[in-house]
Amino acid sequence: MSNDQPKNSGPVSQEHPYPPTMAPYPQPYGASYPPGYPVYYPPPPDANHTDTANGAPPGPPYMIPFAPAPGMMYPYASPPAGQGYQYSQQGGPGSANGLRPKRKQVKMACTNCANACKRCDEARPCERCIKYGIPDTCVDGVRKERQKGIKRGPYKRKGKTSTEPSYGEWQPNGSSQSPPAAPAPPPMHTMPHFPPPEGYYPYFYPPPGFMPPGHEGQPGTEGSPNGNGQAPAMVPYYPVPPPPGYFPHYSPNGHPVAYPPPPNGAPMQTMDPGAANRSSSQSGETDGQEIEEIPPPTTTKKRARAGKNGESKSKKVKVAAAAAPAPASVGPSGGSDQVSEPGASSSGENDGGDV
DNA sequence: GCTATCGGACCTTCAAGGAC
DNA sequence: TCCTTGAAGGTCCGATAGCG
Repeated sequence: MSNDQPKNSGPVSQEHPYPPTMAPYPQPYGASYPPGYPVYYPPPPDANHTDTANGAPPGPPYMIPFAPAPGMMYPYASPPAGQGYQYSQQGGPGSANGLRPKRKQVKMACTNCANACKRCDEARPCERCIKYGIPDTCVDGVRKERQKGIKRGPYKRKGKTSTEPSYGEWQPNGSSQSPPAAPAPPPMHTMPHFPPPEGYYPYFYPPPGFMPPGHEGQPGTEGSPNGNGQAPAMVPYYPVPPPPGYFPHYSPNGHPVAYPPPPNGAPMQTMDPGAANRSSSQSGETDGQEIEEIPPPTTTKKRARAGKNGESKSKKVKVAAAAAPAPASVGPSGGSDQVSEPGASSSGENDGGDV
């Protein structure tokens, strides 16, 4: 909880002007940054991101030499140290086209964290156990051995032809004047490790050739964004839902367009999933740049909660915890009831029933 | 407001199956 | 033998309830 990564998931507020105010597309393509390269900014002075009223980055930005998908922004602010996010290569509900940040896990959570379903870390005792004063019970669980001999059906081998979008072929305006294409990025799982300095904020510029919408949401006018005279694909600056504490900004037509706060303190518009959808569809499918639809608030998600004693917990059985019951029996009596101890909670009563 | 609880999405690991 | 697939088993996000 409190020792989880800082919660900045509150409602987007205007009092958090970070990332710093800056032009979304400060220079013509190729002038000062390579296409599709993220620029990382140092973190704001405080965790609440409230101290950058002047909009000045706290430190010099730097660039990372890899090529994300055009227009892609690193969606999370300041991942916890050593717990950074990568982009998920696998889809799934809520992750569109691999743009969702990939959760980073420790190889083995301690038994306390595992039972509390909380983030652990590599250190022993882990940070959470230290916080709760039970470092002595912070031990690795025993990983269950995978079953062998399970027969599996015939595999449906996927086609060898790569279906990944080729960024190198991306031609924003279809003209020969197209900027040099960014090198095609390696597959996500082979993406070179590029940890920015801890807490740095990545900032992705829109893809080369992208034209920010002009007035009334119409395409910009500088240059000819689309050689065939068609309106350019309105690739929003925000292909992914803005991370908590970040600021989506919208053009008059509701498209998310840039970071800088609305002028004159104009009210921040709320996220409009439909807008993203419309943006995507009207642009005629921007070739692998589908806009992730912002999921509706999952307020309807209800859980049948167990009683205080958790007697109806149907949660997965913590067999690993059962294999290491020792710390459980020692811990809670120490007065540390804050941590759901193995044996005191779900796992305990499940121990017998499972096997 | 803070913290514990826990459902379920997400992630890692690795055995089985298939290609070469 | 190596690569790919797919699922088991694990982590932990985030919603929610309870408590002070």
